[in-house]
Amino acid sequence: MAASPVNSLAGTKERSAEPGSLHQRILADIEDRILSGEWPPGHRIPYEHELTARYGCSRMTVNKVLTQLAGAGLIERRRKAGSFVRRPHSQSAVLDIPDIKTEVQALGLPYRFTITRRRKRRSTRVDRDLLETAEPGPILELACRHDAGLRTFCLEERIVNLSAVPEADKEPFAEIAPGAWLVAKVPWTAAEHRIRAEGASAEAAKALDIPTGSACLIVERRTWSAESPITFVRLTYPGPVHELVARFAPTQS
Amino acid sequence: MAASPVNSLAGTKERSAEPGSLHQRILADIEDRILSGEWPPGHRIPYEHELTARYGCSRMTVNKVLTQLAGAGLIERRRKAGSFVRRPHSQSAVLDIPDIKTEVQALGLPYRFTITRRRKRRSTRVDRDLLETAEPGPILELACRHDAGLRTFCLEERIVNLSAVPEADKEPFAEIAPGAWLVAKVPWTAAEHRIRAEGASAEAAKALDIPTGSACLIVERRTWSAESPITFVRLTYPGPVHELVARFAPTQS
DNA sequence: CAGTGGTCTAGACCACGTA
DNA sequence: ACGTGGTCTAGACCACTGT
Repeated sequence: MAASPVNSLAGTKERSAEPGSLHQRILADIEDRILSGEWPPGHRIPYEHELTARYGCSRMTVNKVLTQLAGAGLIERRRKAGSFVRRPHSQSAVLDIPDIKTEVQALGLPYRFTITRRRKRRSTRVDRDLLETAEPGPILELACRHDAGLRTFCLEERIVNLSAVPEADKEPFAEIAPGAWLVAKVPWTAAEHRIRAEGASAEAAKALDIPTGSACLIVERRTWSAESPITFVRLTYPGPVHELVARFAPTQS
Repeated sequence: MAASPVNSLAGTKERSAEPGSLHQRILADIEDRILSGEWPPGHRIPYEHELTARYGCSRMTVNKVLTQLAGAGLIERRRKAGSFVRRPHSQSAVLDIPDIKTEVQALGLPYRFTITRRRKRRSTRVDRDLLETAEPGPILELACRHDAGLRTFCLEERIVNLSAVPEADKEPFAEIAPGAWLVAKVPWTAAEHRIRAEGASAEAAKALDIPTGSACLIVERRTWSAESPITFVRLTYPGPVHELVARFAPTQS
């Protein structure tokens, strides 16, 4: 447990020797000790100046590593007290929400989409709730079917805030689906996803060619860019054929 | 577009003035320009030495900022070429998978769990597929019901790799649920989640008191610690009452 | 008050990719 | 070959915090 911090100047290559930068080696070393349980949750990591001595490098370097570990949630840093291994808190993971066209083509199936509804109107209370905005304004309402080969892959219902993206009104969405168009058009966004299971409505069941009430995966996404709401979309995937995958690894970088 | 990089030494407080460290101000400034579309995808960010001049700071400082932006996926860095604003690629978000007890209590309901099945056995082919391991070994099979007040909140089916966690065999799981016990016992883990919708099986329907075939949200989680598989668990949540929430913001730190 | 982490600097050398 | 980012150093000052 208690390591003698000083005289091990040359003992760097104990565990991970080869990989690239000094950072990464130190990071891998400390990460190993945490993951293996050698430094269990609550354990105090050596002070920066001790690590400086242990690895024979400058404080900036170990600081970079510890900062990174703290960012990844592996350790917690407290002034005057030191750095401590964190208890694995709420499981969290990175969810990948791929573009539908990409997803379909990854299955080796031909992709096609069809706009099934398109209306321009002023926003109702419901729209504003969905967009989580108070200000009324023009809205583009879209419905869309995404096909993978002969089967319908998913249904899309969307409203677009035309105050934020007026060009959407002129876009025919003939060659490019609304989702992909928005991603390409609006530079960067924040998003909130909600995922749940729901029985297929009569309308959805007909479109997806499945029995009414059979299980569907619903993904709802709200999107903002620079504080202003951009779009709300509800994707309905039929039954158990579609899976979302999320991964978590302590330090992927 | 093309900024005059030199003579704007004093012009730091153009956008974000107050917040803390120099890092954060520079980061917020650059992030603002990207998010607002002033620097659209593909745009080349000023070179580090230009930013050094623009913000009147050392290269380490701007480097730290750009490294952070690159880690967040906002920019891409190429030697000799420069740093470029990335196109918003596949939407990804951080999914929060809370502890079930916490989740129930957050609803203001009393939490209770019941172990409904417990078997120790050698792993079958199916088990090894679930754990994604080739090696046979002892397995603890558990089933568990989580209640929120008078309603069943979710069902849990789990197998635990006793080769990796032999202590699990002696744990009665009377006071603490298997999931929470493992989280507390195994220091740190990597995990893979799979999420889908499925009609309730007869067994699940009975336990959850819902009609057979009605929509359920299935969350499957595989967990590793230091390369060795720990556990596989399938959680079945009834109907649309349960939602998973994932958020994405460009730089949350 | 003392010691930790948080931040920042003004250099430096190197690797790599574009030209 | 040149210029970029990638990395690292040996200092420094400060803010916070636990004793």
